[in-house]
Amino acid sequence: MSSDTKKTIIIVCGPTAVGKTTTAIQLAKYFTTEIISADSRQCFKELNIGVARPSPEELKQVPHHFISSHSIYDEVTAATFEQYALQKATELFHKHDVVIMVGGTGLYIKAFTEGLDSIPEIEKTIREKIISNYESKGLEWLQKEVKEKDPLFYKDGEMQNPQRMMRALEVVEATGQSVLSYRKGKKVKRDFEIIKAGIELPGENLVRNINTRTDKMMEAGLLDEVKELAPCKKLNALQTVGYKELFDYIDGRSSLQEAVERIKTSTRQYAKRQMTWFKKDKSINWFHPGDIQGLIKLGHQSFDGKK
RNA sequence: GGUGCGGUAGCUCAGUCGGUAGAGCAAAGGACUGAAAAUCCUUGUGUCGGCGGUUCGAUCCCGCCCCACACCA
Repeated sequence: MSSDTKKTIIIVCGPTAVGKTTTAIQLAKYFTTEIISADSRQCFKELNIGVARPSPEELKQVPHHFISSHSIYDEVTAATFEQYALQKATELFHKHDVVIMVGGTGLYIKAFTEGLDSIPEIEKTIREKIISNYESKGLEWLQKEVKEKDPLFYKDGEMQNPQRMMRALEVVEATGQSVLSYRKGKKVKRDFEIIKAGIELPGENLVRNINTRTDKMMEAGLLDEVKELAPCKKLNALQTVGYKELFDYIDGRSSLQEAVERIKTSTRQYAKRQMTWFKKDKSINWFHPGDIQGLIKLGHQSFDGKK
């Protein structure tokens, strides 16, 4: 550690619609610092209402990073985020002792705090070929392919999960080695202090927030936003709650009312998946959304203690 | 009022040629290192509308009743 003041990042995480945004802004204002978002969808400038981005007023109060910073046509992955956030954090630590990170994308937070094992970059054409083969030949083809080319993965891997299998395939095809051989799982030690604060809410309250937020998004014109994006609906960035359901409506696969209901349940299911991810992380300290004092105290504990 | 079609898991429905029942969705739990708001795994006892009858045995057959829908009056 080169500096005599230990730098600290406070990570505010938790399920969607708990109130992370507001909480993080209050924290950032208290520490007069800036925010790095850890959200895999708010980084896309073309996505707006449906991703519950902080409002323009909120963005004015505290500088945000990884918000509207990329395009849906860019390839953004956990590795992109790791690199981006690490660089941004280093930069911000020149000006601030504390930096805030907020977001609900568990994998991105993990990539930032622990690092990803380095795996060679794979040519886009390889992946494209695999995807198109999978789309025309189906799961059985994929399973057969993986069994032949990556027996290691076949043995322990998830042989019902097309995304993981396609990843395995592209890695063996490009490098001749199993993905598993690259996944060392070793955690990188960052040269700054990391504090994690989870925000949680009783189930019923979260559901209520999700429902009212969805209704507000519809009132704010989500449908028009989605209509404009319809030509891009195949992009990964648009495999997103609030968008895919409305594409179904636009394409005549459901009524508007059904689509809105679907958005609400998809959001609930997403929140649940987030909670399973975060609950497993024992280094997270849990707070209720209004408990700014608790968060400030937590921030000071580590921050002052390391001076 | 008459006729027809239904009433089975929270919802939509399948099924049992009579031996007390199963899918999808939802829900719950879980996994997850380059698509992660994605992807995947596990979990299905419910007066089979009510009351009687036939039967060794009925959710399934018969009768009556209640409810919903459609058509005819």
